[in-house]
Amino acid sequence: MDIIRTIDEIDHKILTILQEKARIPNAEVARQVGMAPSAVLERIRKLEERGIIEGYEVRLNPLPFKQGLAAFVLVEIDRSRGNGSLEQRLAEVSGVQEVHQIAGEDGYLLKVRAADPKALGQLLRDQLLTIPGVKGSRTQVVLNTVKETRRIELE
Amino acid sequence: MDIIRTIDEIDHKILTILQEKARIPNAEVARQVGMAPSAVLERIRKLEERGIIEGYEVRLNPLPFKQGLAAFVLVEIDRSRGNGSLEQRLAEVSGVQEVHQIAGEDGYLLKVRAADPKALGQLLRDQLLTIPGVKGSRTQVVLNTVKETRRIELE
DNA sequence: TTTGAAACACACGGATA
DNA sequence: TATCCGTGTGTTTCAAA
Repeated sequence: MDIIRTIDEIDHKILTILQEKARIPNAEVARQVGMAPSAVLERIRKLEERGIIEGYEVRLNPLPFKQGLAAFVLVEIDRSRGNGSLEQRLAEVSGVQEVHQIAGEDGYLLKVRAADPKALGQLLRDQLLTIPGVKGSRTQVVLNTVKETRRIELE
Repeated sequence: MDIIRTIDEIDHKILTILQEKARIPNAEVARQVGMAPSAVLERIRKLEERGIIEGYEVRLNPLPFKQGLAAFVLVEIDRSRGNGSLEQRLAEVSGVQEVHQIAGEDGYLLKVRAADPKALGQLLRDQLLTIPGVKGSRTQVVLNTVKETRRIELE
């Protein structure tokens, strides 16, 4: 299944508009690209089918939900053991937003959210370090987030 | 301006639905929470006004756009110099999706996307390390992303 | 691409508490 | 004062022509 195929200029334009503001009405997109709404709708559908558009997300302020503290946690694992469902277990820990396997270390880099340092500490101690196969961790706490987007440059 | 105030059970339900699939029609949300569409619309508006909903994003597959490689870059900065616009300049580098000031090091943690290791190397050498005030960097390349979401648990 | 019917968005007003 | 609902008007969706 080749996802790539041709992303032509019009698709490009549509995606640029959607990256700007995902909840814009289809007719408005059509106006901006100078096409009929139905044609644009069909293109968006196909972009979804082809896996180029993976979904639409609401961006919530983490503060009201007591998730204001972010941290990056490097989890060192014990390769000698059968890893098995380790990745899955890391991903399931509450507050874990991202799990990346990284090069150069036997481990994973996690992006985690918690209420405050104390809650983060508990999370690490009680939920992460208790997972079989986890040897240890190193945590970098975020003091301030300057930029946080998932926007990509459409080359 | 207190953002928090009361997030009641219905708000909670609405946000859960929107986190699942942000592009669902308002009328459908109304059906699921068992309220009139106009009332639901008003609630969503207020959640936006209160800054609880920050926006809506499309999630794109980075591969078709040659941004398949992700990396986390720890940028060490020289505190002795006037920092000035350093944060801004880091945020503006192409491929940089996130910029976090972190505790325990004089530096920033960046999430970066590039086409491949070569492109990442060029980015670091030509765009990041040339910024005044940047002393050095340590890069962790992502081999595989197990989980990547910005969803938060609504307590 | 156009078109038309059904579904939807959204502002307004009234009811409720 | 705040939140609810119903209605009316204009818009959007979506599939068939």
